[in-house]
Amino acid sequence: MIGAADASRYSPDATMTNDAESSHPQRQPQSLFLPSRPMATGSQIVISNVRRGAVARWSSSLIPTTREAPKDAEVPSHVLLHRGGFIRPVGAGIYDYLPLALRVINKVADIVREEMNAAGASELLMPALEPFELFKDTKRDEAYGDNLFRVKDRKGRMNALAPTHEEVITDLMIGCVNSYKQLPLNLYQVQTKFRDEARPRAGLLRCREFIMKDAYSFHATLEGPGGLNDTYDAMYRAYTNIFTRCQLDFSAVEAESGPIGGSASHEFMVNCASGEDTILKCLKSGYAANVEKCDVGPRPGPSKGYFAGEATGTLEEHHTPNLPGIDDVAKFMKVKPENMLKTIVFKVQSSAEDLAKYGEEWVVAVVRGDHDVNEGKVRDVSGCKIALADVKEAEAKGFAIGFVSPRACVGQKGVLMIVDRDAAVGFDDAKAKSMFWVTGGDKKDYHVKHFNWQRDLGKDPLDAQGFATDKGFPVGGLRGGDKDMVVADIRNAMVGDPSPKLAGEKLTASRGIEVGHIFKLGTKYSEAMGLQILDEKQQKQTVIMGCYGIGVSRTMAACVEMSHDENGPVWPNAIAPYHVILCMLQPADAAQQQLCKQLASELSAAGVDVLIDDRDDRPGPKFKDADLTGIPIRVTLADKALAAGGVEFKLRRDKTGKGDIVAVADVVAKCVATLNS
RNA sequence: CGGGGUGUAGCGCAGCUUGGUAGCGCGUUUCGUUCGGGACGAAAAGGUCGCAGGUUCAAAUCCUGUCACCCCGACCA
Repeated sequence: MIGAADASRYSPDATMTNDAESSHPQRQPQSLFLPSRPMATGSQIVISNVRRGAVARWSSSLIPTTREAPKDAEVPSHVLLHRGGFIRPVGAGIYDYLPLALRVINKVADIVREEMNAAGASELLMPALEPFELFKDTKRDEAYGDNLFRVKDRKGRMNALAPTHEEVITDLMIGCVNSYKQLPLNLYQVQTKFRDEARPRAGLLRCREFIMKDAYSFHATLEGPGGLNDTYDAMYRAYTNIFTRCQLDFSAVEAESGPIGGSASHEFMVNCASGEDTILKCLKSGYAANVEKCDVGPRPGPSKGYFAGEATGTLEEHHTPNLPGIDDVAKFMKVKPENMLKTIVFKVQSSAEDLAKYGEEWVVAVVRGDHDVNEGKVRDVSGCKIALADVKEAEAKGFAIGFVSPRACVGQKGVLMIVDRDAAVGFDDAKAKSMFWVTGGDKKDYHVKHFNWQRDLGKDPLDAQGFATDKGFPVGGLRGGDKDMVVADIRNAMVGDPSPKLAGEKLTASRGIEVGHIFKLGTKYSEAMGLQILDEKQQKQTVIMGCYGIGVSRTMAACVEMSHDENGPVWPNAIAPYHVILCMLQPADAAQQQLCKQLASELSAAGVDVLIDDRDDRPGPKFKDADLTGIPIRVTLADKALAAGGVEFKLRRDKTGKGDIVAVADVVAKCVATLNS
């Protein structure tokens, strides 16, 4: 997608103007062949609005390709970006962006800017360094914890290296905006962010310092023109445009809003098998969500009712030492994980007030061994803020962490047990026979076999009436409720579950890398920090906010994960560092130099970015290096073909070693046509 | 934060068990021969062996401490 219509901020005269170069003995003398510096004609400044491509020479750039990558580089994007001379490590999770990488990043950022501007947002730039007090109001110093970089200045004051800018921009707005007439506003920046990740890994995919576009919107209303929903939808469209224009294969999925708070959120994920996040999709309805958020469609309950089923044998205790995981225990006990019950203990995070009123409270979640508990769903069903219980605390309460069974909850005060629908059964409908469970033995290093809900729980499980099959079930045994046990959907969705959007459809799974995330923040920050405006009735009103992020440097890495082969990245045209690499096999040959200049000039005039490989090296290494740059088109100038008036034209994505011989007169048109197709 | 591992030339590694002049491959420089998918020959430059203590006549090697980096997990806009 290039061409004259594609206005660009690259200054066309940024290359080939190094006067000192001609005196450098190692370099080819060269002339300026881009007469494009804005020139004064009379009193008028003429500025071209046609995009000219950049032209650069390998010999005067820094593109340090290597045959081998550092041994700690494991994922493809890390290995290939290093080998291709895009990045170099500086420290753990900190990288230099070398010229090629910066060109990719700038191309992504330019697309981001164009689409953000088109969607009505304005760019600004906030500092990376913030006084620590700003984080105190919103308590995010605690929420971020050790992930927040702290910097002490010479006066002993604490500062933060910003992981994100909600506080700074909200503070800014407090000083600038006080009327509904000034809203809505949507402000963004492209800036370096800092997070002291516990474990930086995978090269650019999880760094401690990275480049991000973050946008924040401010509204007087939720609905209607200028409301948050309006801007949120505009951002959704802008993001779709951005990643489409970057020519990435991506999915927009529903997501949990996470610790940043807020009510609705979508993630934009680059699809690739090596991604860290799992996405569940209903292919027919188009519904997609991340595992944490994904809903499960309606399912029939067990045919004989919850918990119903005959015991299959006497309760046997087995000694199971040194088996850390469910799978290990299952193997040892000779059962499948789906025949095991996993019992997870959460502690209710009570306010001091609630603690005085209700005492310590716990929520125990029971799911099948092959399922994962979804903390968000447990939170919603219990109606309480919860966190995974501290092992020592839980053990003091009588839970043998690692070996807990549902029986441990019976008769305990302030404990709500939530049993997942798939765990609350005693009869296997598929096999048409009663089933048994393996559960913890409620003491260290013991598990039991043949657990039966009705026989072995120590109480009638059918007390768990009024099954909480939906979110928002009133609090059970906690806070004065009359149930201490409920059945509900509390596990992560998984492959094969019914689609929540379309009856009869099943969910499929795929992997992705998160590159964008949009949130409806609501009033979390404006309320905490006191951002208010006067509305048309002269009433004070708390401003409604949204925020919208794109990992720019991560997008570059994700693109390589999505599109590469063993020889290097394969960039899409839209964000390739250059579009064409002109590979001179006899760089000392005067005729070849002349032709190279001519082609570069013509390509540049057509808006094509050109890298000239003018190094005096053998063909083999030059071709390997060309592949490592991932530049979409390689045009090779070599004596034999040239004698017949031809050059070689080869696409990076084509596997074959050799390209086609094209007449010199046609090659520029062919490049442009290929790039625009 | 828990478990595991690694620090020796720009990169990849050997040497350490059993202390005795610091090596190999790639890359780099020079010369020559090559020249369409990471060439060949000859010569050369380049390391206070992560750092600090200790043991010893002598430490890359043994001991103690420390720092850095990586992997798995926990965590995670």
